[in-house]
Amino acid sequence: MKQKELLNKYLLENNLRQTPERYIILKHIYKISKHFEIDFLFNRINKKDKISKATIYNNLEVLSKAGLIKKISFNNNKILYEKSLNKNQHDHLICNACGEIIEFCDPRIKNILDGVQKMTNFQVQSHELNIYGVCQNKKCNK
Amino acid sequence: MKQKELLNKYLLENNLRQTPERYIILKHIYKISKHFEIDFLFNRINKKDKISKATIYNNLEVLSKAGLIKKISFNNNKILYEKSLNKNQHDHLICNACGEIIEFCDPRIKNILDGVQKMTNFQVQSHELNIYGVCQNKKCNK
DNA sequence: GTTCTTGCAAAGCATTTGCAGACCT
DNA sequence: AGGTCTGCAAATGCTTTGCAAGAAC
Repeated sequence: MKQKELLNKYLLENNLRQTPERYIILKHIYKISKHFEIDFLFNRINKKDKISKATIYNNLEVLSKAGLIKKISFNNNKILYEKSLNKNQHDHLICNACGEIIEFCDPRIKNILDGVQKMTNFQVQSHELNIYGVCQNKKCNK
Repeated sequence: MKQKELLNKYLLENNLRQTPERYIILKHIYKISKHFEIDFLFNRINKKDKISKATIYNNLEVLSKAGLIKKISFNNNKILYEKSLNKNQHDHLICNACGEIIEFCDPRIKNILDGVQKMTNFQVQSHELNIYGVCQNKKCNK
């Protein structure tokens, strides 16, 4: 369980405490295969364990800083999270018809990021590329 | 004033009314050179004219559908708008230190969009690419 | 023992909604 | 005249905050 070790390391280095809640939240997140909303995570956790929303909000912040999860924001005001460990760099296609979110990889995005850094002296740390359109689902192509 | 004609056209085609508020809002937006928050627009408008926030919210939606403005959403939960007429296709660099938002163009993004469409049968309609990092400002590079 | 964390309830903030009156067409 | 739009205030929904009790160190 590499993510647990990483959380441990981050907590130690930052003088944060190893509370059971933090590990429970991390465990649940790493069981979810896709992007998730906070409410979805909250409900999942509270089927078995009991953790308040305030604590979940607090710790999503911690996990985010630790590099264990990533926040994704979309034009429709939805905010999602996803685990970020052992994930390939990827971006998202969002279907305007059905709302489906599809991951995709394109190595050329790397070239653009490198180009930006060279041309503008802007030190790139992260990025998000969201592509909106209509997916290949039949329902969406009427 | 091309934007006014376009709004006119859109309103007629969609059986929406040509209220003074709609033209006032549009006029103010097209005086703003950068991205803006709703509150900024609200305050600007209400120095001279009087338009309620509800009406502004309603009509940002209308203008957005008419293709006259574009909504941009960032990881920090901020939502900005910008006028979209006569603007080159561009994306955004966001400085994590000072919050500055810089526009940039890279023609290669087009290749990625085309590639997505060919590879996945996803019909691309729009996109947003946000690059986060540290800008070249001295204050941000201590 | 000290400090951080949790959890509850309350507060905050941006956006949406309901509705009466006003205004386009 | 008839339906739409505006503006106010209230409602909503998501997130943050304050604080007392509990837990980690």
